[in-house]
Amino acid sequence: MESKYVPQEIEAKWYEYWIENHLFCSKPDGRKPYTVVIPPPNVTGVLHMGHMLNNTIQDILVRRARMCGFNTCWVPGTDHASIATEAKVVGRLAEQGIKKTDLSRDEFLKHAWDWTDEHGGIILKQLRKLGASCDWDRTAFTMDEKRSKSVIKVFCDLYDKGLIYRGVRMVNWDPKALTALSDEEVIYREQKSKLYYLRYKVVGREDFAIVATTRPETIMGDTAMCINPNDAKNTKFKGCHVIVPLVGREIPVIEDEYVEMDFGTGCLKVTPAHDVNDYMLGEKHNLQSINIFNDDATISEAAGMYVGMDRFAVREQIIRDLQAAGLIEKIEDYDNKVGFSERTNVPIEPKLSMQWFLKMEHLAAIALPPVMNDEIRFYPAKYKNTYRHWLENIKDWCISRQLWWGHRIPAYYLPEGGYVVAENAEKALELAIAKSDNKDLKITDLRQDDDCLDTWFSSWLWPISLFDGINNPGNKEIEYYYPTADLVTGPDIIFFWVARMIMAGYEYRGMMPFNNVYFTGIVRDKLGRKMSKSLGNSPDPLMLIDKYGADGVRMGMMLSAPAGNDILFDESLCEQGRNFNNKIWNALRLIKGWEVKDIEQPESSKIAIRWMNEKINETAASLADDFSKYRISEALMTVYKLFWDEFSSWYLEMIKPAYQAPIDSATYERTIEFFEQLMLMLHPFMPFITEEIWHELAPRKDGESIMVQHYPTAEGFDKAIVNDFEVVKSVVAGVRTIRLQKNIANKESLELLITKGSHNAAYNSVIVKMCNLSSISNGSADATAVSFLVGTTEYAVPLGNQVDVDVEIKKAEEEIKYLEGFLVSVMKKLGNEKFVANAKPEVVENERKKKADAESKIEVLRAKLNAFGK
RNA sequence: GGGCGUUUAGCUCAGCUGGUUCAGAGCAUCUGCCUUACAAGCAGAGGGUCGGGGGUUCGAAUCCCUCAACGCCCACCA
Repeated sequence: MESKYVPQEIEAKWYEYWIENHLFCSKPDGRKPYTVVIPPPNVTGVLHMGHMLNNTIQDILVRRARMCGFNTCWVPGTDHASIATEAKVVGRLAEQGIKKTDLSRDEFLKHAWDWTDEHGGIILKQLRKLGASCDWDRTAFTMDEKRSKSVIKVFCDLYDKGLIYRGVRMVNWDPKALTALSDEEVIYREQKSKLYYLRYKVVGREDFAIVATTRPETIMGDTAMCINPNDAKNTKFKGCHVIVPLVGREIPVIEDEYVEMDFGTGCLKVTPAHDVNDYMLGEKHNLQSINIFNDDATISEAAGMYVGMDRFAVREQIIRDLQAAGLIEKIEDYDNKVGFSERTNVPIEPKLSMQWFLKMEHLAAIALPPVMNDEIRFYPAKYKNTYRHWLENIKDWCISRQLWWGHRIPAYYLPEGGYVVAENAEKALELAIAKSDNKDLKITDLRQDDDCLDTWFSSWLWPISLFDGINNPGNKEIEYYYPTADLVTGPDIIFFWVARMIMAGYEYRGMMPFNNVYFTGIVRDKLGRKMSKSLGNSPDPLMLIDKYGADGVRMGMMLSAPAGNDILFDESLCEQGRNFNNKIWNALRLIKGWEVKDIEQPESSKIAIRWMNEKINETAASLADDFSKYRISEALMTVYKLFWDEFSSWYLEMIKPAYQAPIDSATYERTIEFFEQLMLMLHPFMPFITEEIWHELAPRKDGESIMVQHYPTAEGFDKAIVNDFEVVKSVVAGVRTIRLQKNIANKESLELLITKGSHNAAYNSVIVKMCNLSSISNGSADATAVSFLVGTTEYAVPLGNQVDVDVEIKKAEEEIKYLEGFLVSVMKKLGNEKFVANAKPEVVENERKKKADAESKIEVLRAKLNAFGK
């Protein structure tokens, strides 16, 4: 207690205490559940500021719910993040000189599991430092046994329902990771590039068709040229054939209204194998498709030239060659959008390939209504639009990935062709035998599909699979904990994850997976830039915790994090958090230093207590309101101000005994109670310091914790007391100012005047105390000063001050004018039948009250004007 | 190209269906204070045509129109 600063050790100490006493654990019981599932971080990831924000918010919600009497269950876990993790493993192997292609699938998986065991769970340990009150016994992994089984079961089920199909489609190909991606995994970015105008010779004519393209290297795959049939300037090419430059292939000119007449020359080269639109044209016009790229985006044999070169090298080379051959008309600068792989950040290549797809129509149809009609609430609600737009324009989900790290697709190919889908090889064999009519088939004859499922195909089951609700739909846990209460996540994964969880929730539980979704903002630096490794502007959260304490950092995060707005993170906010922490600590030191005696309670302390009590009630009500609207940073600010301004600066100063004097026991006890209340209010935000203080304030039994005490609530509060006290504060401030400015030595007269001037004499003991007027000396009154300090003429008049009649009249007239205008609108509202019929009764009542108030005020003012002779 | 959102003090943001809690908060700044809980503190102070313009109204930060800047999401213009 000697130290002026909060000891660092308490954080680790209390976390251990909570774990030892199983305070985070949850089992179904008679209480209402409050469930939160963590957005599972990548198993091999490290904590960054985004996690920090996200998990702080979850912890605040969970801790508050726990204190409100819910049986809270916050389930932690990690995600196998197939593509990201596989990329890391491939990278590490490469450092050791091992190529993935040199390994068997099993060998590779062993490396991946080694990596997972090595790095997995680091991030979970980091969450503990933050204070996250997760039920660690429930820690799950998207690729552990139960979760894997769930994924496979769901795949089979959807396949049986006819929602999963296999087919050759144009997909987004990542040439670095060598896998297909879903549309959502492609990020389009504006690129400075060139538009090349190439000359295609018209067969049998001394004429050229000019075709504009940004990708000249794809000409080897051209199988047609396309014009718009309504394009007058290009009618001359109708029915012609043209020759692909350099390549020399003769291709037909086809017509389709898809072609924009105004773009380039209105002539479009058609490369069905390497462009989504061209692919559709190719389908429509029955064009040949030439795949000129290998999987790693080098030129394939089929291209016939530049074989083995990289796609970008070819572009440069082919331009030179075309120029040399005089086949380039011109080159223009051009901005276009290029799709990049979300994970490997290389430009994606549209590629025709055999993949597995999930039909989305039905799933979208069941997932849209609950969000639109607010059964599931989004905070902020603006994301409802985004959500709807996506669902209404949804395309089938490409769920297969050409990776090894993930859930292997449970499709088994028969030796003689065809395949079956089953949860395991034995079942597959049964199906295969039935299908092929070949009783001699053995498991070894079946070949399982090599591909894995998209990571999100496991994440979308998370709220269900965590409670084993797929494998075991009727189990006690899922029945109790599902649906979960709140989901806290970033808007960037609204499609990847949120929407799909809603689909799975309704498909597999017939119920929403969560009641509320809180979208956090993106954490940026104070200049508004995204935090990134390359910019080096992302602080290491653990270093921040070491520097400011977890409580300090949590507060720093929350101080500026309204839902949905990006947060501009500034380290100084953590400093503010630490300072607050320290402030609390010092308040404790003050109280701990007092000697308590059975002496009479001063009048000022009685008043202070009465006021503080109401102030706490007021805050409790306001907190409940803030939390109900998920305005968490505001809730924190409210408690912050209550503690710092009201409790420390006013209340403690009012009851503080003189130096080395004892405090009366009545006041002391109430003060401890108040302090406790404040700690309870603050606990969700700053769990460690509040636990420490709570234990210091009173003797506690072993195993007791602030974590499970009741969160302060209030039926209501006495507004009059709170408001009156604001007057007292302004009087005190006024006296201080006047004493400072006018150097008034005459304390007795001031005190006297305050006594008369204050509208409630009961407060005078407080004012006297707060103004240091206890020692009285002689002198004369200063009425001007007092009228100023009391602030209004209402108080000044009884003091015998001269009133400026003209000013009063003008004021009254202005106020009457205002009130009359006001009355017009109130009457209008009350005259509106619809309003009276539809508005809440208390709103209407309020309007009536406003009307009555205004009317009586006008009356008073008129009387006043009369008195002034107007 | 479509959609959504933002614009209020130096910074980050509150401000619900138009009004007496309407121009606010926190931080930062400035001025005094090392006063016996806290200088990581205390007591004060200054600071805004509520993005521009128009409109509706007795009354607009709040509603409508328009312009501008910024941000985000979606979309197949090579």
